[in-house]
Amino acid sequence: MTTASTDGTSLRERGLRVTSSRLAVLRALSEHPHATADDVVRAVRADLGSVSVQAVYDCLHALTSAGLLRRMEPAGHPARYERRTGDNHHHVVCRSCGAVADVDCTVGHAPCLTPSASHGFAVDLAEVTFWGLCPTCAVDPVPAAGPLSTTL
Amino acid sequence: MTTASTDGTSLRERGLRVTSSRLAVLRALSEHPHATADDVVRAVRADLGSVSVQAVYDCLHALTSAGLLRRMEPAGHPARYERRTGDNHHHVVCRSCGAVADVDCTVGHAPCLTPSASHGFAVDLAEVTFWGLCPTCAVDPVPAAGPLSTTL
DNA sequence: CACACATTCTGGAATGATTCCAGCAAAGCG
DNA sequence: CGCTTTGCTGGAATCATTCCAGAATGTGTG
Repeated sequence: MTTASTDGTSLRERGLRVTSSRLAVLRALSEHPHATADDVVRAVRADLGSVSVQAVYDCLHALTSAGLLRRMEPAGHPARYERRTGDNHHHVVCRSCGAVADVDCTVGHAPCLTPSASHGFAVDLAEVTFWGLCPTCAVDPVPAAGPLSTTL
Repeated sequence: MTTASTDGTSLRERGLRVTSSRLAVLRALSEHPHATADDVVRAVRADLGSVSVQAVYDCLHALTSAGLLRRMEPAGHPARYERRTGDNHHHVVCRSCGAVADVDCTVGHAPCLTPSASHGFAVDLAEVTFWGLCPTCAVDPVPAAGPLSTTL
C-alpha cells in the first residue's frame, strides 16, 4: 500500500508542482481517509486559511490522475478520496449514513477478480463495494441509500 | 433471473398500482436494458405521447424499491436501470463512453463474495464493477471516466 | 356500478456536487 | 532575476435528481 510522505517528494517524483494547497490536501486525506471534496475543503481551509473550492477540486483531480489518490463514488453519495492506492482493496459503505471503511481483497491478491464473459471489453480494473449498515446505524437505522439490499 | 411480463401482474403482485407510465417504463427497460432515466423518459414519451420527468423518476423509484428494477450508478455517469434482478450479476463499464454490459457472477453463485474483515458493518450486498474499454472505444479511445486504471 | 380516498402525475422551481471560464498569481527553469 | 508554464480566484453554469402544491387517476367499498 502507498501512503507516503506529506512533504513534496512524492509530488515532484510524479512531475507535479509542489504547492501549499496540494500538500494540504494530502495532509487532510492522511488524517481523514475517505473524506469528501467538501470535507477536504474544510480541512484545507482550517489549515491554510483560505482556498477556493476549485483549487481543491483541481488538486484532487491532479493527485488522482497522478496516482497519489484514489477516488471512489458510492451510489447516491458524493465522491470520497483516499491515499491508499496501488493495493486493490475494497470498501464497505453504510447505506444509512454513507460511512466508508476499507476491506482487504477477498479472494487473494490483485487481480482478485476476472470477469467470466467480458463481452469484448478490455477490462483493467475490478471494483468491489459491499453495502450494509455501520455499527452505529445498525442500532437505530435512518433513511437508506445505495443499491437495494438483496439476499446475500 | 427475473425479467417477467409487461402486463400488470408483476405490479399487482407487489401491491403497486397499475398505471400506463409504469408499464411503459417496464417496456422501455425490456427493450433497452441499462438505460438512463433520460433514455427512459424519451422511450416512454415515444410510447405514450407525453410524461413528466418526475413521473418517470417516481416510477423508477417505485419499481426499484418493489424489487422489479435494479439501479446501478457507475461513478461519473448518470444512474442506469435494468430488469434483471434477484440474480447477483455484475457489470462491465466502459470508461470512455459509459456503456454497460452484464457479467455473470465470477466466483460461483450468490453470495459470491464475503468481506474478510467488515469493521463491524452488517453487510448484505456485494457489488462488483469491472472497468475497461468497450469494443468500440478500444479502437479509438476518447476522454475517460471512472476510477483510475490500475494494474489488473 | 358509483364513490371516496389514497396514490400518482404535472409543471415549475430548487438543490447539491461538480465543472467551465477569464484573469491574476505563483512555481520552476535558465 | 525574468519568463513561461501551471495553478489559483471568484463567479456563473451544468446536470442529474429532488421537492412542492395542485390536478388527475387507480382501486376497494357500499
